[in-house]
Amino acid sequence: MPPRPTLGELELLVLLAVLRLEDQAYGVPIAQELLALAGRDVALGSIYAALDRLEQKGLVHSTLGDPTPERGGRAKRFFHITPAGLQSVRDTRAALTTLWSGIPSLEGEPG
Amino acid sequence: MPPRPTLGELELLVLLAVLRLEDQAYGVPIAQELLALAGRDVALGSIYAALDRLEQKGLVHSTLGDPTPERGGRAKRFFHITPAGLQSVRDTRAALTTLWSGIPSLEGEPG
DNA sequence: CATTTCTTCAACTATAAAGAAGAAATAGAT
DNA sequence: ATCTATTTCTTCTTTATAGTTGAAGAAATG
Repeated sequence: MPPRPTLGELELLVLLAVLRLEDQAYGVPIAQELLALAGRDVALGSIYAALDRLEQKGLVHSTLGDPTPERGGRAKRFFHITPAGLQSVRDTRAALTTLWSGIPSLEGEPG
Repeated sequence: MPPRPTLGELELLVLLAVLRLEDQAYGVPIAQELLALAGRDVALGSIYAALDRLEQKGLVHSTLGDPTPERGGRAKRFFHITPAGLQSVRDTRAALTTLWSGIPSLEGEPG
């Protein structure tokens, strides 16, 4: 069976973190971003699994960086979003925004 | 394994449709709402499965209505959101809104 | 060779999807 | 009246994807 055409819940979060981090998007900072901005504590294994799925779908692309001169500074796998990935985020955001617009019980909230 | 603490992708859509439909939230209209507003064509079986999960998590509550005097008018199962469900939608929306705010590549788009 | 940082692997459960089957009502025929 | 077909809505069955964690693996420095 083919992958699903829509973004999974975690896939969307990870894609947004990759977008935010620009040229510093790899495993650890992505996890930190989700924890800091969305309060979401996700194991690194889950992040990498989502990234692998996204790459197979052509929504992100990864390149291997150079090792950095610090203890444990092994090469990082950097991710960046593809045009299809950006479109996917836009479509998802548009659908959600439409769906949660004009709902009285959602108005006037903090955040 | 316990259910996941966060809303799945379809679960969020269904929860929003239930909110929108107010006192007319049952299987068929929910599917129509997702198709009309989000362009998302989901089989009824999938909708009911999501509703069952949401009810087990205490995010919606269902009541059996009266049969209506029309052909095929058997009793409907109406759903409405619980306080916990509303909070769940708010939290999810807040997290996503935070995450996709201030991203240059997402600005200036239609929708 | 111990330690640090980062990535991959393995096992398992939840979520999602679609189609088929089931239940409950009315309409129309006999 | 009751039998049968049709309509509407719900539940069941099956299969695959998505999400989760902990542990192991790889690559660097001290």
